[in-house]
Amino acid sequence: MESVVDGNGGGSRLVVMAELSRIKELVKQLDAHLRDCPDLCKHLAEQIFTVTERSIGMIRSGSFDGRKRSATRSDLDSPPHSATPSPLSGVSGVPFRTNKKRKMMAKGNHQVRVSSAGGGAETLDDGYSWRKYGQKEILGAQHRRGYYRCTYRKTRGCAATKQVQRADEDPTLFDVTYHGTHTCVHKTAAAAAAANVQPATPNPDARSLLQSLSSSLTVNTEGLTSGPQQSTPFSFSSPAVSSLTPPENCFGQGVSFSPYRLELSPATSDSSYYPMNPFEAEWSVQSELQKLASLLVDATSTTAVEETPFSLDGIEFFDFDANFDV
DNA sequence: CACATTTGACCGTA
DNA sequence: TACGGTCAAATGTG
Repeated sequence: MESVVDGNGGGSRLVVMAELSRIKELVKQLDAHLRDCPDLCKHLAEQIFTVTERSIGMIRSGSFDGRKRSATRSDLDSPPHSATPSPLSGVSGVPFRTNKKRKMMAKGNHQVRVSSAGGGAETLDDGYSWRKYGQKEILGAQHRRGYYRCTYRKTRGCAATKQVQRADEDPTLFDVTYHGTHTCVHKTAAAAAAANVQPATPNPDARSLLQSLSSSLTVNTEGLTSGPQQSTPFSFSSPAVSSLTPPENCFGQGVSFSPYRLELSPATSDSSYYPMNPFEAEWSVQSELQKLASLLVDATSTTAVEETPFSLDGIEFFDFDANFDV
């Protein structure tokens, strides 16, 4: 399955730790400059994004903790149905197995299993606007796979796509594979910035986010040093960040947020099922950092404080496609 | 009219 | 060459 096999787990661990330390350092810098230099903050936030992606790429490559994170049969044969508490719909961070033969997951694409009570996959809302461009019968699968791309592909050049396929074993579940990054989101923010809105005012909430992240990183960097662990080799104490309600709508019009609920903290959902597998750990890291970075980028480039508080749940929590070669 | 979906054809890859 | 992914014309919807 995963083609990347690496006998260099220890070295990679060090590299990941170094990367995380760098993220932490960047966060500190960002915090320090938050008040007086929005441009620098934006730049730093982007750096955090980049470094985060790199780190995640290393983890994803399987070299990080020596465990092969193979989404093997066991992951699929007993999908965590019980771990989808949301009455509307739910997202499980547990990877599913597709009957992919080709390059699936080759570049850090991300899969989630979504449960949808009632509605069809087409009605699921993950916070983005998708346009269907095809569907296919898939060999060995009972249901057709739908192909979607971002609505803003043309207008904003957003390359994000996803594939949605109803699970064989449970028609209320959908396996969703995301490819690529939603560039439309940040372009919107950038556009807002370019549209000359006032210079950013200090944002106490962003500040507390930074501090939360910084402390989380401290904890987890320490966790990394203690070698391959059975449990949580790499987990965030999510409450710090995920419980925060961002002060403003970071995304421009055209992006709606969503009934999806990402189960960031496995411990609160079904920890007996998956104590903490590398996938979930990595998603925690990624989603937390990406949320933060998104907030920061926008907080430093927009200022109009909207009343609409948006839900963190809708922010991209899946992998980016890019730059996993380290 | 603008935009979304459907659907068969086409194409690249393994 | 089969399969999975994408294209694009036809069709649907508001």
